[in-house]
Amino acid sequence: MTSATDSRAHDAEVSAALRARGGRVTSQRLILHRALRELDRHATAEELLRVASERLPNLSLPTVYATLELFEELGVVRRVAVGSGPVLWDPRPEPHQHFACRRCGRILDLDVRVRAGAAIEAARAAGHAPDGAQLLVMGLCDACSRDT
Amino acid sequence: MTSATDSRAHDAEVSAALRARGGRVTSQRLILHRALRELDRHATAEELLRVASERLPNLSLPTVYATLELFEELGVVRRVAVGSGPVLWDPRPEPHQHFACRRCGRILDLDVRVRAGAAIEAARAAGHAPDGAQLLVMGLCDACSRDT
DNA sequence: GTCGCTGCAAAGTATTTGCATAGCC
DNA sequence: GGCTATGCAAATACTTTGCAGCGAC
Repeated sequence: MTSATDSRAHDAEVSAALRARGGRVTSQRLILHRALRELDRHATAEELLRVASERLPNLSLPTVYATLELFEELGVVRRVAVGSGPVLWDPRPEPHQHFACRRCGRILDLDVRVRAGAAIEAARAAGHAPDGAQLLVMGLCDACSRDT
Repeated sequence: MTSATDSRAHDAEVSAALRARGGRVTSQRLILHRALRELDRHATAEELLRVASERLPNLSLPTVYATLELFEELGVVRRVAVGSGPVLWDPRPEPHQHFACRRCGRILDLDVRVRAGAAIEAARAAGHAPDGAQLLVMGLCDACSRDT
């Protein structure tokens, strides 16, 4: 559960991160950040617009996209692309991976850590500067595999 | 290098897979399969259309999409989604992972195996029927990290 | 001959861009 | 006050759908 105290503490956190980047602290950004934290699950840009619009009615989709990209850079959200349907934005801070159902398209969390060290090391050895990794497991979900 | 003999052998392979699925063996499918194998790297649907069109001028984009999806089901290609830009289709049969540059958007191969067993096991434990997994490492590529 | 596959055109969805204004620092 | 961020509208990029005709089996 997210309390008002938590919100304020997290506001301060993002604000600091934004300023450190030379960015500005706007109500759009703070409200999107809260919406993301309170949802606590991957959401599309449209979903976030809907939720955040309740608090800031004129919020626009381009702003949502721009803000999400900024947050990604700040490490506040992770972009999760599946290949069918829109990109998802995941605010969960704990390391976890995703499962994508090939039939119904649902994306589900897998609460498991994966040793991606070898892959990150390989990237570094190839001269790149990796800053994150994510695993996507695919197949049929619980429900879809039952009514094949 | 791909010889004419290889092509014929691989044609037979896909043909068998297609028939086993109850699908038909069409020139579009065979030519797309060859184009994929000969490229031997991830390509977009448009790129494949361009390459394959040289041999089959009336080939259409909807057919390319449909065929790639079919091939994915047959295990001939892997869908690689990055979240910016179009989906890539990867024909490389050897297990490998990908690196995506956040700045220039390039997707590069990492020739490394990852132990995804734990994640696949977690998916199965949650009741799903996983059939594959892929790791995406992100960051700045070789070139982009140099001219920051 | 049947039924799945294809091509064409069109629609649909997701995301980005251009530009004038608002508002943080 | 300067310069970034926003909102609006429009454009673009990618992918899917509908349907009539062709061709594999």
